[in-house]
Amino acid sequence: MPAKKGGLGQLARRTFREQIVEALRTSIISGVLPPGAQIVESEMALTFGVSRGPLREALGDLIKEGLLVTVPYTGTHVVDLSLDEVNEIFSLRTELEIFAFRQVWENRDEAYFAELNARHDRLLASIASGDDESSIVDELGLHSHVYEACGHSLLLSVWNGLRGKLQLYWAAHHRAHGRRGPLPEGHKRYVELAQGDDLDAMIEEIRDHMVRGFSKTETFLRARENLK
Amino acid sequence: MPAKKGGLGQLARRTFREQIVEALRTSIISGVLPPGAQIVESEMALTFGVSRGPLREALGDLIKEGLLVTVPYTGTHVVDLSLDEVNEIFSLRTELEIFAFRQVWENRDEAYFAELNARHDRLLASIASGDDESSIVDELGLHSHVYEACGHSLLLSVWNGLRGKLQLYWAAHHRAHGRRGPLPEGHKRYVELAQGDDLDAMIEEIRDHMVRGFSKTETFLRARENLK
DNA sequence: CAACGGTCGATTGTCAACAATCAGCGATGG
DNA sequence: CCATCGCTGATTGTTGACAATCGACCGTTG
Repeated sequence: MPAKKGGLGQLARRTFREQIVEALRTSIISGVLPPGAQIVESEMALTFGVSRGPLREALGDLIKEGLLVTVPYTGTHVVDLSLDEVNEIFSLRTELEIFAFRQVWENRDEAYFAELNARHDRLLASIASGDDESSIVDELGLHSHVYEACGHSLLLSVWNGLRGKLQLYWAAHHRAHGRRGPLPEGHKRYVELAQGDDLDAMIEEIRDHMVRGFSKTETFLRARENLK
Repeated sequence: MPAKKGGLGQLARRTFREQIVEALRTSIISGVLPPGAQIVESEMALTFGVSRGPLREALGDLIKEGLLVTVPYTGTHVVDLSLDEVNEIFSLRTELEIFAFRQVWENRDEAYFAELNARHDRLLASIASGDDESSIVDELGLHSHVYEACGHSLLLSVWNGLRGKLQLYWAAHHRAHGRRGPLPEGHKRYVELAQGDDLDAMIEEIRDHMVRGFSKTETFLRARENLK
């Protein structure tokens, strides 16, 4: 009678599919599966110790999420984002984040400020520790805050869709060129303004922030293309 | 334009999954499967004459698309949108459509104007014919134009994600209260401004258009809730 | 020697059977 | 009376085998 239910501890009783999605997403973002790598269902099923059914569904999720692409009867590969696609992500993201701030602006409270600063501190700690990968995660986590706080669940889900691709691109990017995580002062003004009273200044900062982020990315990529 | 009929014979060589997705989406939107209806995999597989495997994957697509919801080991149902969710769709859509017009504004050409008017004419024809369902499709098709024309593929894919839910909601809505499709003059100003030179006026019209659309929807829904 | 056509291996698409899980209901015992 | 346990039917989760399709290789042929 080991029927231990509802334990407060972790019950890893999720469905295989979810576990596979999570594991695969981690593998893709961490670079174990680099952009362009082919995913063979039978092999992958073997490595995870499951059948092709659940694995296939997990792949389907990641395809919908935009981390994988597939051609019928031919093969499935990790996406290889082009500069144009990253540009689209940044430009759309700019609009979404401005919209999110507009939604939340009048409803900011103590809890909001506290969480914002907590996430910023976490980002600074990751940067200080030199862990490039968690710096990326924490940077995205900081930006996620406004989406979570604005109470617009649809907006949040769209952002989460972009977030994965962005993380993938940055991670692959940082691996390609030496470690170059976010700068410690990169979000100073962003966080300050997010707690201030000037919404227009905040909006301006978002646009600047995105333009800076994209041009930094662009510079790196152009350099790489010139090299090869 | 959507390549409807290829020059050569239509090769219906698509995979079952795609055909099922399309058929199911049609059934959901047309109301054959009303909001809240349960989808049983085994029954549905029998209906389509396929195995549960492909059907399951099709359901997965529609779940990702937001037309179905599922709870593990329990059941899958057609989504039943709340007023809040529709409000979110309208508010997000407003921002996206404004962004799309900003992107396309300086690149509009003769082909753009021609297609815009063609879609408007199609909408007017559907309304005149009294076919409520194709009026909805054509109204959404008119709005789709700017997303397709602006050259932002990511924005287009986000819009397509919203489009399905919107169509579902409107169709269910129009069935619940007598036929009340879009009005013939509803897009007159929209189409005129989209061909003019005043971007600010266009943006203002989009905001107005969405507010009108949502408040009309809201009025209907409140009325229904008061009745029951 | 270049274009054609068929064969072959690899990979995904599809199937039917089996196992795990859940919601509801009734028996049971306090 | 009612809270709990275990049973039962329904539904989804998972599996391994089989079929369809694609791309590349290679021999043939003009």
